[in-house]
Amino acid sequence: MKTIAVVLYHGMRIFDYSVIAEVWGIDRTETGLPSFELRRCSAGLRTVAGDADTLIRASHGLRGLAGADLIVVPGGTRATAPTEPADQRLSAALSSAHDAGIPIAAMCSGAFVLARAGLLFRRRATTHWLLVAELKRRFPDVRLDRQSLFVEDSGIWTSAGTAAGIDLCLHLVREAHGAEAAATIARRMVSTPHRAGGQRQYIDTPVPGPADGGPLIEAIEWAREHLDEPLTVRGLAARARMSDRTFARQFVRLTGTTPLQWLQHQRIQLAQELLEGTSLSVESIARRSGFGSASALRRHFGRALGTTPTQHRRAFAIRAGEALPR
DNA sequence: TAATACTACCGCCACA
DNA sequence: ATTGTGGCGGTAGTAT
Repeated sequence: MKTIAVVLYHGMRIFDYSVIAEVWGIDRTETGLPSFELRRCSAGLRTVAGDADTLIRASHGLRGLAGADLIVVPGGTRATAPTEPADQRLSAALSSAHDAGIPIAAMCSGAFVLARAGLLFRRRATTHWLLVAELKRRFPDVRLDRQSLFVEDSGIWTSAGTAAGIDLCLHLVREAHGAEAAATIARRMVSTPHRAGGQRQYIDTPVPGPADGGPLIEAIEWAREHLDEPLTVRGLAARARMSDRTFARQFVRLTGTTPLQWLQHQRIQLAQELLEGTSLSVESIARRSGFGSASALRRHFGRALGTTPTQHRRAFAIRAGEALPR
């Protein structure tokens, strides 16, 4: 494994990209590690916008995927979004790479990118635990494995969350170059020692909750699918069969935010997807994303993203393969 | 923009 | 003894 191709796409998580860059993008030959070429491949875009206001410069187009020894797909805030035009070329490139026998690994929500390419069809796979329900709904033929940090099937790897993505990358290094190489990188990353994929998530994964989905996770998954309805924290607590107080506490422990903040974030994200992927009016997007009115949407949008819905749409509803503005 | 009425959050505490 | 629960009330935040 010497040439690694990372797939860049709009909305990708910069954290995941950083992990990949940390593992394969740094020359560590002086510590006895093999040298890697890290190709940053995107669908015709020279520069791709990640989350947190970042831009990553591509080094290759999708042709860079061919001939790689490994392809890695980071997760992304909008990995779960409805198909974008640029996707089809990405899907095609990924499946021909797979046909050519190149292993492909997806971190967290990157699994959705693979699923859209048809690569998870009837295969064992996993994804971020919060998105498992959605993956199952959208791609019922995927054979979900809720218990593993990461899963491999026919050369396709998927991982269960942010931390699990790191484990997956290290595992791939370990497979190709041995435990010592993986340990060296892990040490340099100040990461935890290697965790095997088959481990149940709740044994030692710090963030995610029980893999079999407690009532809290069910409530969260339910909320994600009913964002268009008026939701209250109290209502969600009832759904989780807990008192308000306990629900709020567990929620913070599990997600790192409070229920309302999380809810608003989910709604903003949904509105973003709809603005980018559809031509619905702002008013109806507001309703579908659970902001009762366009003005409420605008207010939240402004506060969360510093723009208006219409501006956002103009900036991001990009045509296939066009460079991003600025 | 202001007033209001409502909701969420969180520390505290008693209890299991 | 430690850990989780859930009720209460003040304050901060949200909705219209």
